Amino acid sequence: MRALARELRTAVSALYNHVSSKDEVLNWVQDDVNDAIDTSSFGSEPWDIALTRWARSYRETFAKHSPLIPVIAVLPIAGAPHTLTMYERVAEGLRTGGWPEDMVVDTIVAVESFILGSAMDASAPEWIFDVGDRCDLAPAFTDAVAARRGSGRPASDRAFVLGLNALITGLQNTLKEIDEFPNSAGLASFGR
Amino acid sequence: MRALARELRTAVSALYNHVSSKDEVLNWVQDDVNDAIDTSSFGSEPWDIALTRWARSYRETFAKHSPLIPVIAVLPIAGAPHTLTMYERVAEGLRTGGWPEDMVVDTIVAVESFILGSAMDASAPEWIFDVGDRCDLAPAFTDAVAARRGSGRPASDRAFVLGLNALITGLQNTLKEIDEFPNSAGLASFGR
DNA sequence: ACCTGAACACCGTTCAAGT
DNA sequence: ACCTGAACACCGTTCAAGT
Repeated sequence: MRALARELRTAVSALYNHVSSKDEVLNWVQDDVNDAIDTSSFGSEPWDIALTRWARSYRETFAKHSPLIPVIAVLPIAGAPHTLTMYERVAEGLRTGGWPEDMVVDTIVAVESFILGSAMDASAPEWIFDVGDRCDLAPAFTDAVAARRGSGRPASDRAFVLGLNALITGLQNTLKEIDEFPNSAGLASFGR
Repeated sequence: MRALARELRTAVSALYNHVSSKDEVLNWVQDDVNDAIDTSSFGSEPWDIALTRWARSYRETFAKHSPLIPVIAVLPIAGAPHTLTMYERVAEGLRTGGWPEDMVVDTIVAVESFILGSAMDASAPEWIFDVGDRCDLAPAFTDAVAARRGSGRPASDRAFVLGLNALITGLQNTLKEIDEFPNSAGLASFGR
């Protein structure tokens, strides 16, 4: 709040004439950041392609604003029009793509959880998995960390692409099973 | 630090004789919390079953300690022996399960990203997706939110199970493709 | 070697006093 | 209606002074 006041050339206390708390400011910021996420593929592309594009744009946007991640993850969406519009496009895209209505939100939340977790990971230092001393405690892991080193792009990008491909493939599979055995749709979404 | 000092019945400044910063304390806490995560299925079960059990235990543990999530997500693991031991068990389980060594860490990171994202989501209020006024901006989404209401267990649990099933199914698929076409392993992990 | 209390440079928020 | 400066109740961390 002090930094914001400085930028606006006012006293900190003056802010509270326009805003009821820092949380309200963050809500506005969240809505502004969410507006930068690309949802243009929904409507023109199949749901799985569009969801992949959305996920990449979403992660990229929040990797640039990592301190916001734990905040927006628990922030109610009421009163954030751009955020609402984003979810509307995704929900409409999934519905049109054949997803049953009672699974649309769960699908969005699942993909979003992966995205936000990946965006946090992207803001971690590259050497986060360096074992240091105590290689003795984790020989197989130490080897695995060494084996993935030096392959061009950042490690977190590789993990994201691997996971996103797997997640989308798995979701395609879930949807196909629902279409083939409509009565066991509940089972597919609930697990054992 | 002040709360910790109170609990230990000392002055806050006395803590700094035993610890160099709050971050070091959090590193210890992280290691202690990670020790509660169940990795016992690795070794006795196939990698996909074990990974599923691990993921459930991991999410449950950190859903109970949500303020730690953004911290541990970027905390280096050096000097955290229990954390190292956990990763060792998972890495060893994936290697034994047939995963190529240079994909083990990426697979762990991908699943972990989903877990931590889901644990954050689990600590959000249940009404996070209530649209409030402005239903006009998101009719399809509003319907989807209504459609998933009132189905027993918490919404975040359903999204987690749906996503975890999809993710593991997708990873099984990725591994199968690698076994069938070993030379395109790079493609499978890198995406297009 | 370890403790203590005071101090420093920060926070978000409130409030009486101004215009 | 909106601003100002002082104040409140917090932070993590440092440091001179003690034992």
